[in-house]
Amino acid sequence: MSIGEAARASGVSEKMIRHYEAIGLLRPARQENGYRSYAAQDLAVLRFIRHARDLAFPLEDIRRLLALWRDRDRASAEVRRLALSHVAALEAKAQALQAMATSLKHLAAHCHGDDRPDCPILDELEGKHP
Amino acid sequence: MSIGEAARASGVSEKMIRHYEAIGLLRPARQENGYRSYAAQDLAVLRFIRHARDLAFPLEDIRRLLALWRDRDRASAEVRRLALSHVAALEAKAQALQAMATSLKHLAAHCHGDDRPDCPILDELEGKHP
DNA sequence: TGTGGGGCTTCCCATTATGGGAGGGTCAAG
DNA sequence: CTTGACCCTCCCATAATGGGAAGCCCCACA
Repeated sequence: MSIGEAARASGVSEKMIRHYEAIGLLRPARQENGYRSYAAQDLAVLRFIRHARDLAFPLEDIRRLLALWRDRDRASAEVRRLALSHVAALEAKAQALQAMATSLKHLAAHCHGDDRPDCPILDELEGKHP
Repeated sequence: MSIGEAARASGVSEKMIRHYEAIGLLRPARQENGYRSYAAQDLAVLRFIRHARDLAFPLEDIRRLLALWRDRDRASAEVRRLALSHVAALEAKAQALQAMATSLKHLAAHCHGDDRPDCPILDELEGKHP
């Protein structure tokens, strides 16, 4: 299976497939002409990566997850620990973003939003009312 | 005021102050010896930038906000529009992250997290139950 | 048999915001 | 005159992704 087919079958772009190979997540065989050749197992890895990326796991985490996945004797505790630590990171970031959104929404609520120039948003950014 | 003092006074690192200058957010005067010299207005700009960055405004937005800030005749509506569009982006990202966290938490809840190797988290990433 | 085109290869560059570090100049205090 | 604290510029790195160029491979079609 060529890289183009693998891309369509896995939902991972060709660019990214090559990149994942470059950083060692994947080692597809090569044909005589130098073209990459993807077997079923390679495709499974690509799908695994895509699902993990859909959950925003960083590639370094994915590298560890792949190692655990390949190791049939791993303790599920280790996977769980990795996942929960990622959950904590996701929630921390989500809450930080939501907090900023809420702050800014409050500021915008006090802004006339008309032709007049006075604007509490700019005032706040300026630090007028610290 | 030197860049070091400006950094301490504004809470923006020297590296970033130079960077903001490089991308044209700031034009500090220079002393005879080539050192940057920050006036009160420059400091105000740095503080403005920092506050905007604390709300995760991208630098391109900050460029526009600074222009609006400098323009005493701007319509507050424009500021408000920019702010609300940023709020939307923040909330979208926050919700996306939170959704991922929730999904992953559910998966982790079904994982024993002990010495046994079977793990619903890896099963899901693998796409065992699509 | 030649050519067109689609797919593949590698390599370089850009993105966003931030920082590390090298190599070297400036200046005041000791 | 040296030392040390600043400052300067320039290069590199991060994380993940994509754009694009230059060139090879191969098949189909005229």
